[in-house]
Amino acid sequence: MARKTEAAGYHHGDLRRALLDAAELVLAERGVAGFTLRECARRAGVSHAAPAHHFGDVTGLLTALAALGFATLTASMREAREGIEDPRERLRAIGRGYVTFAQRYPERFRLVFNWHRLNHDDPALHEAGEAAFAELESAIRLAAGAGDAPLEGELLAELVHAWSVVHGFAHLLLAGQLDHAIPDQGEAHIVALLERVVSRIEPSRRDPTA
Amino acid sequence: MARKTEAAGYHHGDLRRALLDAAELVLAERGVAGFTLRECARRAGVSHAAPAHHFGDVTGLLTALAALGFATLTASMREAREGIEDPRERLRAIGRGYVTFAQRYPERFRLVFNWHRLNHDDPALHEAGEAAFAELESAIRLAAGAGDAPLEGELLAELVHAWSVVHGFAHLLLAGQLDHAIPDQGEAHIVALLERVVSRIEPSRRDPTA
DNA sequence: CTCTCGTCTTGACAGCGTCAAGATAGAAGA
DNA sequence: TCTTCTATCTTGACGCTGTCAAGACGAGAG
Repeated sequence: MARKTEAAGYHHGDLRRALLDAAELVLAERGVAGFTLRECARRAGVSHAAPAHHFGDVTGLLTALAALGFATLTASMREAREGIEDPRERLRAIGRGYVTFAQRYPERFRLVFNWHRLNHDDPALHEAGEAAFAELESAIRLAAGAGDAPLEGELLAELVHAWSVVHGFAHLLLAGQLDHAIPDQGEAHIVALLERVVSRIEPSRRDPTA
Repeated sequence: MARKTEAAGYHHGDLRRALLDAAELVLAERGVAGFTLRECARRAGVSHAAPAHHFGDVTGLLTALAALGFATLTASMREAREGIEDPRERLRAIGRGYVTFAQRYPERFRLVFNWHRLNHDDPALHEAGEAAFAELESAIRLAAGAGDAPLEGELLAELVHAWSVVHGFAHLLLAGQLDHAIPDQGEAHIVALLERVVSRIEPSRRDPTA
Protein backbone atom coordinates (compact mmCIF):
# COMPACT_ATOMS: atom_id res chain seq x y z
CA MET A 1 0.00 0.00 0.00
CA ALA A 2 1.15 3.47 -0.82
CA ARG A 3 4.44 2.15 -2.08
CA LYS A 4 6.38 4.43 -4.38
CA THR A 5 5.01 2.96 -7.57
CA GLU A 6 2.44 0.18 -7.51
CA ALA A 7 3.32 -0.74 -11.08
CA ALA A 8 2.16 -4.31 -11.67
CA GLY A 9 3.90 -4.59 -14.99
CA TYR A 10 6.49 -7.06 -16.17
CA HIS A 11 9.21 -4.85 -14.80
CA HIS A 12 8.74 -4.11 -11.15
CA GLY A 13 10.82 -1.00 -10.79
CA ASP A 14 12.26 -1.55 -7.33
CA LEU A 15 11.99 -5.28 -6.81
CA ARG A 16 15.16 -5.47 -4.80
CA ARG A 17 13.73 -3.16 -2.17
CA ALA A 18 10.35 -4.92 -2.24
CA LEU A 19 12.01 -8.29 -1.75
CA LEU A 20 14.01 -7.03 1.21
CA ASP A 21 10.83 -5.69 2.80
CA ALA A 22 9.03 -8.97 2.24
CA ALA A 23 12.02 -10.93 3.51
CA GLU A 24 12.03 -8.85 6.68
CA LEU A 25 8.45 -9.92 7.37
CA VAL A 26 9.06 -13.56 6.54
CA LEU A 27 12.10 -13.62 8.78
CA ALA A 28 10.22 -12.05 11.68
CA GLU A 29 7.30 -14.45 11.32
CA ARG A 30 9.01 -17.71 10.48
CA GLY A 31 12.55 -17.30 11.75
CA VAL A 32 15.76 -18.21 9.97
CA ALA A 33 14.84 -21.89 9.89
CA GLY A 34 11.46 -21.27 8.30
CA PHE A 35 12.72 -18.64 5.90
CA THR A 36 11.80 -19.30 2.28
CA LEU A 37 12.74 -17.63 -0.98
CA ARG A 38 9.45 -18.53 -2.60
CA GLU A 39 7.44 -17.01 0.23
CA CYS A 40 9.36 -13.76 -0.18
CA ALA A 41 8.65 -13.78 -3.91
CA ARG A 42 4.97 -14.47 -3.22
CA ARG A 43 4.69 -11.49 -0.89
CA ALA A 44 6.48 -9.25 -3.32
CA GLY A 45 4.01 -10.39 -5.98
CA VAL A 46 6.58 -11.84 -8.35
CA SER A 47 7.44 -15.28 -9.64
CA HIS A 48 9.42 -17.76 -7.56
CA ALA A 49 12.58 -17.34 -9.59
CA ALA A 50 12.66 -13.56 -9.55
CA PRO A 51 14.77 -13.17 -6.38
CA ALA A 52 17.64 -15.01 -8.01
CA HIS A 53 18.28 -12.13 -10.39
CA HIS A 54 18.84 -9.73 -7.49
CA PHE A 55 20.40 -11.88 -4.78
CA GLY A 56 21.65 -14.99 -6.51
CA ASP A 57 20.47 -17.54 -4.01
CA VAL A 58 18.85 -17.69 -0.60
CA THR A 59 22.20 -17.07 1.09
CA GLY A 60 22.55 -13.88 -0.89
CA LEU A 61 19.19 -12.55 0.28
CA LEU A 62 19.82 -13.51 3.89
CA THR A 63 23.25 -11.88 3.73
CA ALA A 64 21.77 -8.63 2.46
CA LEU A 65 19.20 -8.85 5.24
CA ALA A 66 21.92 -9.47 7.81
CA ALA A 67 23.81 -6.38 6.67
CA LEU A 68 20.68 -4.33 7.30
CA GLY A 69 20.35 -6.07 10.65
CA PHE A 70 23.83 -4.99 11.65
CA ALA A 71 22.93 -1.42 10.71
CA THR A 72 19.88 -1.61 12.97
CA LEU A 73 22.03 -2.95 15.78
CA THR A 74 24.47 -0.09 15.36
CA ALA A 75 21.60 2.38 15.35
CA SER A 76 20.14 0.83 18.51
CA MET A 77 23.45 1.22 20.32
CA ARG A 78 23.87 4.81 19.12
CA GLU A 79 20.38 5.73 20.19
CA ALA A 80 20.94 4.26 23.62
CA ARG A 81 24.16 6.17 24.25
CA GLU A 82 22.80 9.45 22.92
CA GLY A 83 23.34 12.33 25.32
CA ILE A 84 25.25 10.32 27.91
CA GLU A 85 28.60 11.89 28.69
CA ASP A 86 30.07 9.80 31.48
CA PRO A 87 32.28 7.24 29.67
CA ARG A 88 31.44 4.27 31.85
CA GLU A 89 27.73 5.00 31.88
CA ARG A 90 27.92 5.50 28.15
CA LEU A 91 29.46 2.07 27.72
CA ARG A 92 26.73 0.47 29.78
CA ALA A 93 24.08 2.31 27.80
CA ILE A 94 25.51 0.79 24.64
CA GLY A 95 25.21 -2.60 26.26
CA ARG A 96 21.58 -1.91 27.03
CA GLY A 97 21.03 -0.87 23.42
CA TYR A 98 22.59 -4.13 22.30
CA VAL A 99 20.14 -6.17 24.35
CA THR A 100 17.23 -3.93 23.36
CA PHE A 101 17.94 -4.70 19.72
CA ALA A 102 17.84 -8.42 20.45
CA GLN A 103 14.55 -8.08 22.29
CA ARG A 104 12.92 -5.91 19.67
CA TYR A 105 14.12 -7.87 16.64
CA PRO A 106 14.89 -11.38 17.88
CA GLU A 107 15.08 -12.99 14.46
CA ARG A 108 17.30 -10.27 13.07
CA PHE A 109 19.60 -10.79 16.02
CA ARG A 110 19.69 -14.54 15.42
CA LEU A 111 20.29 -14.06 11.70
CA VAL A 112 23.11 -11.60 12.08
CA PHE A 113 25.11 -13.95 14.29
CA ASN A 114 24.26 -17.06 12.34
CA TRP A 115 27.34 -18.71 10.94
CA HIS A 116 25.51 -20.88 8.45
CA ARG A 117 23.32 -19.53 5.66
CA LEU A 118 25.39 -16.31 5.48
CA ASN A 119 28.07 -15.31 3.00
CA HIS A 120 30.91 -14.12 5.19
CA ASP A 121 32.93 -12.87 2.23
CA ASP A 122 30.26 -10.31 1.39
CA PRO A 123 31.78 -6.81 1.65
CA ALA A 124 28.55 -5.11 2.74
CA LEU A 125 28.02 -7.61 5.54
CA HIS A 126 31.60 -7.27 6.68
CA GLU A 127 31.43 -3.49 6.65
CA ALA A 128 28.17 -3.42 8.60
CA GLY A 129 29.64 -5.78 11.16
CA GLU A 130 32.74 -3.62 11.48
CA ALA A 131 30.59 -0.56 12.11
CA ALA A 132 28.76 -2.27 14.97
CA PHE A 133 32.04 -3.45 16.39
CA ALA A 134 33.52 0.03 16.14
CA GLU A 135 30.70 1.39 18.29
CA LEU A 136 31.68 -1.00 21.06
CA GLU A 137 35.41 -0.47 20.62
CA SER A 138 35.30 3.31 20.82
CA ALA A 139 33.13 3.15 23.94
CA ILE A 140 35.57 0.79 25.60
CA ARG A 141 38.54 2.99 24.69
CA LEU A 142 36.77 6.00 26.12
CA ALA A 143 35.75 4.25 29.33
CA ALA A 144 39.21 2.79 29.82
CA GLY A 145 40.96 5.98 28.85
CA ALA A 146 43.01 4.00 26.40
CA GLY A 147 43.17 6.56 23.61
CA ASP A 148 44.32 4.81 20.46
CA ALA A 149 46.43 2.23 22.18
CA PRO A 150 46.72 -1.12 20.36
CA LEU A 151 43.80 -3.42 21.00
CA GLU A 152 45.49 -6.12 23.06
CA GLY A 153 46.14 -7.35 26.58
CA GLU A 154 43.78 -6.07 29.25
CA LEU A 155 42.14 -3.55 26.93
CA LEU A 156 41.20 -6.32 24.51
CA ALA A 157 40.02 -8.45 27.41
CA GLU A 158 37.85 -5.61 28.65
CA LEU A 159 36.26 -5.26 25.24
CA VAL A 160 35.63 -8.96 24.77
CA HIS A 161 34.28 -9.21 28.31
CA ALA A 162 31.79 -6.41 27.77
CA TRP A 163 30.77 -7.83 24.41
CA SER A 164 30.42 -11.34 25.79
CA VAL A 165 28.26 -10.15 28.66
CA VAL A 166 25.66 -8.40 26.54
CA HIS A 167 25.84 -10.94 23.73
CA GLY A 168 25.46 -13.86 26.11
CA PHE A 169 22.64 -12.19 28.01
CA ALA A 170 20.75 -11.49 24.81
CA HIS A 171 21.23 -15.02 23.51
CA LEU A 172 20.21 -16.67 26.77
CA LEU A 173 17.17 -14.44 26.95
CA LEU A 174 16.06 -15.27 23.41
CA ALA A 175 16.80 -18.97 23.91
CA GLY A 176 14.51 -18.98 26.92
CA GLN A 177 17.36 -20.18 29.12
CA LEU A 178 16.81 -17.51 31.72
CA ASP A 179 13.62 -19.35 32.62
CA HIS A 180 15.89 -21.62 34.63
CA ALA A 181 16.94 -18.66 36.74
CA ILE A 182 13.91 -16.38 36.71
CA PRO A 183 10.52 -17.88 37.42
CA ASP A 184 8.80 -14.53 36.97
CA GLN A 185 9.65 -13.45 33.44
CA GLY A 186 8.11 -10.00 33.75
CA GLU A 187 9.69 -7.27 31.67
CA ALA A 188 10.54 -5.31 34.82
CA HIS A 189 12.45 -8.24 36.27
CA ILE A 190 14.42 -8.64 33.06
CA VAL A 191 15.35 -4.97 32.98
CA ALA A 192 16.39 -5.00 36.64
CA LEU A 193 18.49 -8.11 36.10
CA LEU A 194 20.12 -6.68 33.00
CA GLU A 195 20.96 -3.54 34.94
CA ARG A 196 22.74 -5.54 37.60
CA VAL A 197 24.57 -7.63 35.02
CA VAL A 198 25.64 -4.65 32.94
CA SER A 199 26.97 -2.98 36.08
CA ARG A 200 29.63 -5.73 36.10
CA ILE A 201 31.23 -4.02 33.12
CA GLU A 202 33.88 -1.89 34.79
CA PRO A 203 36.67 -1.09 32.35
CA SER A 204 38.92 0.98 34.62
CA ARG A 205 39.02 -1.57 37.37
CA ARG A 206 42.49 -2.50 36.25
CA ASP A 207 45.17 -0.84 34.22
CA PRO A 208 43.90 -1.29 30.69
CA THR A 209 47.28 -0.58 29.15
CA ALA A 210 48.92 -3.57 30.81
CA MET B 1 31.62 -50.85 12.28
CA ALA B 2 31.70 -53.44 15.02
CA ARG B 3 28.31 -52.28 16.18
CA LYS B 4 26.54 -54.63 18.58
CA THR B 5 24.67 -56.56 15.94
CA GLU B 6 25.13 -55.87 12.26
CA ALA B 7 21.79 -57.53 11.51
CA ALA B 8 20.59 -56.30 8.15
CA GLY B 9 17.12 -57.77 8.53
CA TYR B 10 13.76 -56.11 8.42
CA HIS B 11 13.98 -55.38 12.10
CA HIS B 12 17.08 -53.46 13.00
CA GLY B 13 17.30 -54.22 16.69
CA ASP B 14 18.58 -50.90 17.97
CA LEU B 15 17.56 -48.44 15.31
CA ARG B 16 16.96 -45.64 17.77
CA ARG B 17 20.57 -45.76 18.89
CA ALA B 18 21.84 -46.12 15.32
CA LEU B 19 19.79 -43.12 14.20
CA LEU B 20 21.15 -41.00 17.03
CA ASP B 21 24.70 -41.97 16.10
CA ALA B 22 24.06 -41.13 12.45
CA ALA B 23 22.34 -37.88 13.40
CA GLU B 24 25.36 -36.88 15.46
CA LEU B 25 27.54 -37.21 12.37
CA VAL B 26 25.12 -35.40 10.09
CA LEU B 27 24.82 -32.57 12.57
CA ALA B 28 28.58 -32.23 12.93
CA GLU B 29 29.11 -32.23 9.18
CA ARG B 30 26.17 -30.21 7.92
CA GLY B 31 25.07 -28.16 10.91
CA VAL B 32 21.54 -27.58 12.14
CA ALA B 33 20.55 -25.83 8.90
CA GLY B 34 21.75 -28.68 6.68
CA PHE B 35 20.38 -31.41 8.90
CA THR B 36 18.01 -33.82 7.16
CA LEU B 37 16.06 -36.82 8.35
CA ARG B 38 16.58 -38.71 5.12
CA GLU B 39 20.35 -38.43 5.34
CA CYS B 40 20.23 -39.85 8.86
CA ALA B 41 18.08 -42.73 7.64
CA ARG B 42 20.48 -43.34 4.76
CA ARG B 43 23.47 -43.58 7.09
CA ALA B 44 21.63 -45.90 9.42
CA GLY B 45 20.81 -48.06 6.40
CA VAL B 46 17.05 -47.82 6.70
CA SER B 47 14.25 -46.32 4.64
CA HIS B 48 13.50 -42.61 4.69
CA ALA B 49 10.36 -43.03 6.80
CA ALA B 50 11.88 -45.22 9.49
CA PRO B 51 12.96 -42.38 11.83
CA ALA B 52 9.35 -41.26 12.21
CA HIS B 53 8.51 -44.39 14.20
CA HIS B 54 11.14 -43.58 16.81
CA PHE B 55 11.21 -39.77 16.92
CA GLY B 56 7.99 -38.63 15.31
CA ASP B 57 9.39 -35.84 13.18
CA VAL B 58 12.66 -34.03 12.61
CA THR B 59 12.05 -31.88 15.68
CA GLY B 60 11.78 -35.01 17.78
CA LEU B 61 15.13 -36.32 16.60
CA LEU B 62 16.84 -32.97 17.06
CA THR B 63 15.34 -32.66 20.53
CA ALA B 64 16.68 -36.07 21.54
CA LEU B 65 20.04 -35.02 20.14
CA ALA B 66 19.92 -31.76 22.08
CA ALA B 67 19.26 -33.62 25.33
CA LEU B 68 22.40 -35.64 24.72
CA GLY B 69 24.22 -32.40 23.91
CA PHE B 70 23.25 -30.93 27.26
CA ALA B 71 24.59 -34.04 28.94
CA THR B 72 27.91 -33.59 27.15
CA LEU B 73 28.01 -29.96 28.22
CA THR B 74 27.40 -30.94 31.83
CA ALA B 75 30.14 -33.56 31.59
CA SER B 76 32.54 -31.03 30.09
CA MET B 77 31.97 -28.63 32.99
CA ARG B 78 32.34 -31.42 35.57
CA GLU B 79 35.55 -32.63 34.01
CA ALA B 80 36.98 -29.12 34.01
CA ARG B 81 36.27 -28.50 37.70
CA GLU B 82 37.51 -31.91 38.80
CA GLY B 83 40.01 -31.71 41.66
CA ILE B 84 39.82 -27.94 42.04
CA GLU B 85 38.98 -26.94 45.58
CA ASP B 86 39.15 -23.15 45.65
CA PRO B 87 35.55 -22.03 45.04
CA ARG B 88 36.33 -19.09 42.77
CA GLU B 89 38.90 -21.02 40.76
CA ARG B 90 36.40 -23.85 40.54
CA LEU B 91 33.80 -21.51 39.10
CA ARG B 92 36.19 -20.22 36.49
CA ALA B 93 37.18 -23.77 35.60
CA ILE B 94 33.52 -24.53 34.93
CA GLY B 95 33.44 -21.52 32.63
CA ARG B 96 36.44 -22.87 30.77
CA GLY B 97 34.70 -26.24 30.46
CA TYR B 98 31.67 -24.47 29.02
CA VAL B 99 33.73 -22.83 26.29
CA THR B 100 35.70 -26.01 25.67
CA PHE B 101 32.45 -27.82 24.92
CA ALA B 102 31.49 -25.17 22.41
CA GLN B 103 34.89 -25.40 20.72
CA ARG B 104 34.93 -29.18 20.62
CA TYR B 105 31.33 -29.66 19.49
CA PRO B 106 30.29 -26.41 17.80
CA GLU B 107 27.16 -27.78 16.15
CA ARG B 108 25.98 -29.45 19.33
CA PHE B 109 26.42 -26.16 21.10
CA ARG B 110 24.42 -24.34 18.44
CA LEU B 111 21.71 -26.97 18.48
CA VAL B 112 21.28 -27.02 22.22
CA PHE B 113 20.64 -23.29 22.39
CA ASN B 114 18.54 -23.16 19.25
CA TRP B 115 15.04 -21.95 19.96
CA HIS B 116 13.54 -23.14 16.69
CA ARG B 117 13.48 -26.79 15.62
CA LEU B 118 13.45 -27.96 19.25
CA ASN B 119 10.54 -29.22 21.34
CA HIS B 120 10.83 -27.24 24.55
CA ASP B 121 8.10 -29.25 26.24
CA ASP B 122 10.16 -32.41 26.03
CA PRO B 123 10.85 -33.66 29.59
CA ALA B 124 14.23 -35.21 28.73
CA LEU B 125 15.47 -31.97 27.15
CA HIS B 126 14.23 -29.93 30.08
CA GLU B 127 15.86 -32.24 32.60
CA ALA B 128 19.19 -32.25 30.77
CA GLY B 129 19.15 -28.46 30.58
CA GLU B 130 18.29 -28.25 34.26
CA ALA B 131 21.28 -30.45 35.10
CA ALA B 132 23.67 -28.21 33.19
CA PHE B 133 22.21 -25.17 34.90
CA ALA B 134 22.56 -26.81 38.32
CA GLU B 135 26.28 -27.22 37.71
CA LEU B 136 26.62 -23.48 37.24
CA GLU B 137 24.31 -22.59 40.10
CA SER B 138 26.04 -24.71 42.70
CA ALA B 139 29.43 -23.31 41.68
CA ILE B 140 28.13 -19.77 42.02
CA ARG B 141 26.62 -20.50 45.42
CA LEU B 142 29.92 -21.97 46.59
CA ALA B 143 32.02 -19.11 45.27
CA ALA B 144 29.68 -16.51 46.72
CA GLY B 145 29.28 -18.35 49.99
CA ALA B 146 25.54 -18.08 49.55
CA GLY B 147 24.56 -21.46 50.95
CA ASP B 148 21.00 -22.20 49.93
CA ALA B 149 19.85 -18.59 49.88
CA PRO B 150 17.06 -17.80 47.40
CA LEU B 151 18.32 -17.18 43.88
CA GLU B 152 17.63 -13.47 43.55
CA GLY B 153 19.17 -10.02 43.80
CA GLU B 154 22.93 -9.85 43.56
CA LEU B 155 23.33 -13.60 43.77
CA LEU B 156 21.12 -14.06 40.73
CA ALA B 157 22.96 -11.26 38.95
CA GLU B 158 26.27 -12.94 39.69
CA LEU B 159 25.01 -16.17 38.20
CA VAL B 160 23.58 -14.60 35.08
CA HIS B 161 26.71 -12.52 34.64
CA ALA B 162 28.99 -15.55 34.80
CA TRP B 163 26.70 -17.50 32.47
CA SER B 164 26.44 -14.60 30.02
CA VAL B 165 30.20 -14.17 29.91
CA VAL B 166 31.01 -17.74 28.95
CA HIS B 167 27.93 -18.14 26.77
CA GLY B 168 28.62 -14.92 24.92
CA PHE B 169 32.29 -15.71 24.50
CA ALA B 170 31.51 -19.13 23.09
CA HIS B 171 28.90 -17.76 20.71
CA LEU B 172 31.09 -14.93 19.46
CA LEU B 173 33.95 -17.35 18.96
CA LEU B 174 31.84 -19.79 16.95
CA ALA B 175 30.23 -16.97 14.97
CA GLY B 176 33.68 -15.78 13.94
CA GLN B 177 32.99 -12.39 15.48
CA LEU B 178 36.22 -12.36 17.45
CA ASP B 179 38.00 -11.95 14.13
CA HIS B 180 37.10 -8.30 14.48
CA ALA B 181 39.14 -8.12 17.66
CA ILE B 182 41.85 -10.71 17.17
CA PRO B 183 43.78 -10.72 13.93
CA ASP B 184 45.86 -13.72 14.99
CA GLN B 185 43.34 -16.48 15.69
CA GLY B 186 45.90 -18.90 17.14
CA GLU B 187 44.61 -21.31 19.74
CA ALA B 188 47.05 -19.89 22.29
CA HIS B 189 45.70 -16.39 21.79
CA ILE B 190 42.15 -17.59 22.29
CA VAL B 191 43.04 -19.41 25.47
CA ALA B 192 44.90 -16.42 26.86
CA LEU B 193 42.02 -14.11 26.02
CA LEU B 194 39.47 -16.47 27.56
CA GLU B 195 41.59 -16.61 30.69
CA ARG B 196 41.54 -12.84 31.01
CA VAL B 197 37.81 -12.68 30.33
CA VAL B 198 36.95 -15.46 32.75
CA SER B 199 38.99 -13.70 35.44
CA ARG B 200 36.30 -10.98 35.34
CA ILE B 201 33.98 -13.42 37.08
CA GLU B 202 34.42 -12.42 40.72
CA PRO B 203 31.36 -13.47 42.72
CA SER B 204 32.36 -12.17 46.15
CA ARG B 205 33.18 -8.69 44.95
CA ARG B 206 29.93 -7.52 46.47
CA ASP B 207 27.63 -8.85 49.11
CA PRO B 208 25.77 -11.59 47.25
CA THR B 209 22.96 -11.71 49.77
CA ALA B 210 21.92 -8.14 49.10
C1' DC C 1 11.56 1.77 -36.24
C1' DT C 2 14.70 -1.79 -34.83
C1' DC C 3 17.99 -3.75 -31.80
C1' DT C 4 19.81 -4.82 -27.49
C1' DC C 5 20.02 -5.91 -22.87
C1' DG C 6 18.52 -6.12 -18.27
C1' DT C 7 14.35 -7.85 -15.98
C1' DC C 8 11.01 -11.17 -14.98
C1' DT C 9 8.27 -15.66 -16.05
C1' DT C 10 7.64 -20.42 -17.11
C1' DG C 11 8.73 -25.02 -16.62
C1' DA C 12 11.46 -28.60 -15.03
C1' DC C 13 14.38 -31.25 -11.73
C1' DA C 14 15.93 -33.45 -7.52
C1' DG C 15 15.65 -33.37 -2.58
C1' DC C 16 13.05 -32.57 1.48
C1' DG C 17 9.33 -33.78 5.54
C1' DT C 18 5.27 -36.08 6.29
C1' DC C 19 1.42 -39.19 5.80
C1' DA C 20 -1.17 -43.58 4.60
C1' DA C 21 -0.97 -48.25 3.51
C1' DG C 22 1.23 -52.46 3.26
C1' DA C 23 5.02 -55.96 4.26
C1' DT C 24 7.72 -58.39 7.71
C1' DA C 25 9.24 -60.86 11.68
C1' DG C 26 9.50 -61.85 16.41
C1' DA C 27 6.66 -62.82 20.41
C1' DA C 28 2.59 -64.43 22.59
C1' DG C 29 -1.08 -67.57 22.96
C1' DA C 30 -3.64 -71.89 21.64
C1' DT D 1 3.62 -76.70 16.51
C1' DC D 2 0.63 -73.59 14.50
C1' DT D 3 -1.75 -69.28 14.61
C1' DT D 4 -2.41 -64.63 15.64
C1' DC D 5 -0.94 -60.30 17.21
C1' DT D 6 1.78 -56.23 17.24
C1' DA D 7 5.66 -53.37 16.96
C1' DT D 8 8.81 -52.32 13.35
C1' DC D 9 10.15 -51.06 8.91
C1' DT D 10 9.19 -50.22 3.69
C1' DT D 11 6.87 -48.35 -0.25
C1' DG D 12 4.71 -44.82 -2.61
C1' DA D 13 2.70 -40.54 -2.85
C1' DC D 14 1.90 -35.54 -1.83
C1' DG D 15 3.16 -30.68 -1.74
C1' DC D 16 6.85 -27.91 -0.61
C1' DT D 17 11.58 -26.23 -1.34
C1' DG D 18 16.05 -24.11 -4.08
C1' DT D 19 18.10 -23.91 -8.37
C1' DC D 20 18.74 -23.99 -13.27
C1' DA D 21 17.70 -23.27 -18.39
C1' DA D 22 14.93 -21.18 -21.70
C1' DG D 23 11.92 -17.91 -23.15
C1' DA D 24 8.87 -13.62 -22.85
C1' DC D 25 8.70 -8.84 -22.03
C1' DG D 26 9.73 -3.83 -22.18
C1' DA D 27 12.46 0.30 -21.88
C1' DG D 28 16.15 2.84 -23.74
C1' DA D 29 19.85 3.37 -27.43
C1' DG D 30 21.01 3.72 -32.06
